[in-house]
Amino acid sequence: MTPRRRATLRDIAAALDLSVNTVSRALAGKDAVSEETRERVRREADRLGYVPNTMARSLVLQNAMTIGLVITNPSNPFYARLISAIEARGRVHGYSLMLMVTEDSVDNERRVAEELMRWGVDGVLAVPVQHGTEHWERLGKSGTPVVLLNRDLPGLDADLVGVDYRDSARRATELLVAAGARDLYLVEEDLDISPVAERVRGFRDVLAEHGLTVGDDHLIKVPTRRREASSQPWDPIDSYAIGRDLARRVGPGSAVLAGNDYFALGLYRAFGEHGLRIPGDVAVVGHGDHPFAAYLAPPLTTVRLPAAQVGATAVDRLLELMARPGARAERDVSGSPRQILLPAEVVVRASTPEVP
Amino acid sequence: MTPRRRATLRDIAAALDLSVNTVSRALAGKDAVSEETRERVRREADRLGYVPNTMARSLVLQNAMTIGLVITNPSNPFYARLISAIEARGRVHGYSLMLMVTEDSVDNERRVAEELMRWGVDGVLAVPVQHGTEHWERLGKSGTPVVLLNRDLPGLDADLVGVDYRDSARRATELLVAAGARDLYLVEEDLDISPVAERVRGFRDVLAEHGLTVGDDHLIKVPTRRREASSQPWDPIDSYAIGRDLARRVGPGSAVLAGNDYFALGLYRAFGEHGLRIPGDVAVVGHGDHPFAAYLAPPLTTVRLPAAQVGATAVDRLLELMARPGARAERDVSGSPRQILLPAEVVVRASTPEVP
DNA sequence: ATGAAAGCGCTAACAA
DNA sequence: TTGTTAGCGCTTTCAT
Repeated sequence: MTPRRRATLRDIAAALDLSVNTVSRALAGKDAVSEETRERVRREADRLGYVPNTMARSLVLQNAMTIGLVITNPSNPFYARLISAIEARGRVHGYSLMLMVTEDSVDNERRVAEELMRWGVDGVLAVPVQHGTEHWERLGKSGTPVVLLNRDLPGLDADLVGVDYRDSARRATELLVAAGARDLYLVEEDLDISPVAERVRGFRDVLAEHGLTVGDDHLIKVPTRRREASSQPWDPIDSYAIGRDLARRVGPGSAVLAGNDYFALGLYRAFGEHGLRIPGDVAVVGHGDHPFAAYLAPPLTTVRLPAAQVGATAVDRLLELMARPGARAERDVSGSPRQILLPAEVVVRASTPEVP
Repeated sequence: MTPRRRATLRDIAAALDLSVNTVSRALAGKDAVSEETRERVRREADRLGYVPNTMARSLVLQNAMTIGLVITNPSNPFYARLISAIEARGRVHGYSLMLMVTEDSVDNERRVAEELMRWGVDGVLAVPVQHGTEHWERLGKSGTPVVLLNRDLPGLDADLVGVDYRDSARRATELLVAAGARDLYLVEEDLDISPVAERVRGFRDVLAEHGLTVGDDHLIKVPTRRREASSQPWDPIDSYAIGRDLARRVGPGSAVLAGNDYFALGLYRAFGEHGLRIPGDVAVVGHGDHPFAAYLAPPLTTVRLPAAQVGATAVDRLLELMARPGARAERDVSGSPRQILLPAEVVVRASTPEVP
């Protein structure tokens, strides 16, 4: 009942009339201890409910056994899955997770980077807010490896583990073109962040290959609305307005590639209200393969993101950097940091016409 | 470039020919330091890029400035929002978050509880897996307050901050009855977890009041499928099969209350395929108000959960317990732990008939 | 096989 | 105002 003080090595040592040192070694499984002593120590530790103090241990060992995870918004389903994957992989290697949420604010990001330095985490995995690299640079210089997640941060010399969005957009666009689309649109949020920029490239690549190049009015930016903290990452309403405009422009042969499934959903509604048929009048492809995608009417063709693999790979890469500080030097001939982009898969459902 | 050792108080002291202690006080803003010295210390700290070592500080202060957050699955959108809210509120008070994911496994939960003890976190917020209370009891006994999130854990003497699901189910059911429903169904996942049990109670309360009591065949349990880690929490497919069965049983006057919006979505499809009209042939109410809910056809009537408030309240309650270990004693007359259940709001949309 | 001593980086008495 | 000493709980030399 009385929340008494945690038992320490000293308590065990005192009870057994041993030195703290011996107890430490006994519990740590080192050899220089007689089996008999070890047993006694174990039993006493048990009796006292001894739990090792990780902080004390970390202090002397100079390793925190902790990974800092910096996420812009856990309500983004892709990031939620990333969190799970990273936590799981981290734990396998004995690492705990210090989670920081930035809500896409650079100020927050600076604060959390500082906080992670104070904790002396062994490494950092971060979905970076765009703009502002100095805080990550400080971390890197202080010997804490940083691996970027999902988004690249131009100007920062750090590795990246993410999704090959250029390829995913390319494949989605190819699917659309193969299915007969000739008038293609891309609906995205912030054109500045790297995944979006990559998708734009992939989209354009394919159009160019087919001589379908489109004007900038076909690259539609969904206005970023400022939302309360802990809110949903996107809301279909953001793209709904876009969809209403688009509805007047499209017709058979039109297709739109949306940066995420929520956007696609907003388009669905706008198109539906305008009497347009999907995919007859306009084809739609999403991004993310959220659980609802397969259940829309019609079921949404979308891009499935390899969240689990990205998370696991990022942890592995981080552990590599932590183990061999020199590893950062093994960069490509270009001298740029290492980028590991995992392939995404297009899941063909009924919002795109069948490919002849 | 060379990841040199972090600067410490000692480095500053040496450079300035002061004692470590003085430097500490200068930086901590204590009074017993001349303004001039303080300035010099500040400057040198800056020059050296000094960052305080939180672990060392925590070790002597005997507080970790850390809250342990134990979540079953971050991909559950409600939990994702909880994470954001908790992180934000925690940071306001200077606390960092150690995040642990259990994937609803008791084994994992035991491991993470142990891990949190080792870290000596100041308090724990946990969505408990059902069954198994000893690890939480150990934490509590060792002086670390535990506050349960969302789910109650019978048999454990701990506070709970969650949602008043009994009330939300009651209000949703009342809406249905007022709209003319006479044949009501409840579709839920695991009837053992407390939120579900509460919803069952609320559902039954209202039916009883209206003399509409239904048999157990109206309480439908969606089979829990085992899924890979970092997967989605639910999948509409789980309820789709249920929906196909239900489709044969329902007709005008029928209504189903689903434990979450994904279930509702699965029902939508099954009903649609069977030629049933929502809400004409069967009304549907969901739970969670996920971003897609408003965009379904028809837009889904559902229950909006107060995630941000639950998170903030939980942190506040935890801080209270941390500050005054005696606070746990202030329980209701019943002698049971304190339960703070926040009200949820029914968002009426078009999947329920208009109330006359 | 065990113990003594030192130290990780910091703060908190207590002296000077 | 500043310095000295001690100690948080642990691990790691180095003796014994």
